[in-house]
Amino acid sequence: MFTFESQGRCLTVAEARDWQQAMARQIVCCDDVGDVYTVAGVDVGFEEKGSVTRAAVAVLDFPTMRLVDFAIAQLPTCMPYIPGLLSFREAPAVLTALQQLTVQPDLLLCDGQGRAHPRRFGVACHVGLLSGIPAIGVAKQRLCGEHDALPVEKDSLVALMDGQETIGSVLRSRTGVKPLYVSIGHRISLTSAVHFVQDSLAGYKLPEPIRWADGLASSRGKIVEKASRILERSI
DNA sequence: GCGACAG
DNA sequence: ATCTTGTCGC
Repeated sequence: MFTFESQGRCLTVAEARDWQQAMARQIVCCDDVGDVYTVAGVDVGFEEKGSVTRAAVAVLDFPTMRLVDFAIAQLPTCMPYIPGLLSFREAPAVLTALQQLTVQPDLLLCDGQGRAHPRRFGVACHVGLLSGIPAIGVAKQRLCGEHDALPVEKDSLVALMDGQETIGSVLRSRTGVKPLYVSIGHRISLTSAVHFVQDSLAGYKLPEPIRWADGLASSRGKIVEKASRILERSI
């Protein structure tokens, strides 16, 4: 029986799944967003052969998509990747990074599923509920659900279904590239979620906030330096 | 039993 | 996710 540390307590995989099912009932799936002046991208990377979890949050002005703040948190990795339990592995570092921010984001775009999850509680729901901030899940790959064929043109959109239930939207953010799997995280409707994702695109497959978070989470190159220079310039 | 399986 | 250079195409 595999167990892991979460919120100062040891959980078994079965207990973690039960917790997700219970927490999913607290997710607000209608719009409770207010005016959005800042949107943050959230992503996680791993260092030291996976022993260190590195979360990055990049806050951008909306809708100009200018970087206005960012934070990086490195914590020891608490558990391996288990499909469906990704958030237990990533949320601690993400929540830590969120607390380090100077500029509080009005909306979160999380790299991963939100409601499009077997128990309707992907990482975007987990982070959104525990932080209290409206959140959207933006995944590059499907975890569950089925959908009709999607036209190759940009802005094509089809529903992601699990039986008769709509759990998300499949959006072609760029012509000819693999689509994005958009689903609600917390305090937002699916329709608004898709609109915010589209309004955060800047010609690339991924929304700008997530592109920034991706770079900052993977610690590659001189992205942190570049981000730092942009921030001091805007002071 | 077999196939699927976010990051 | 991560290990990694060049390369084909819009």
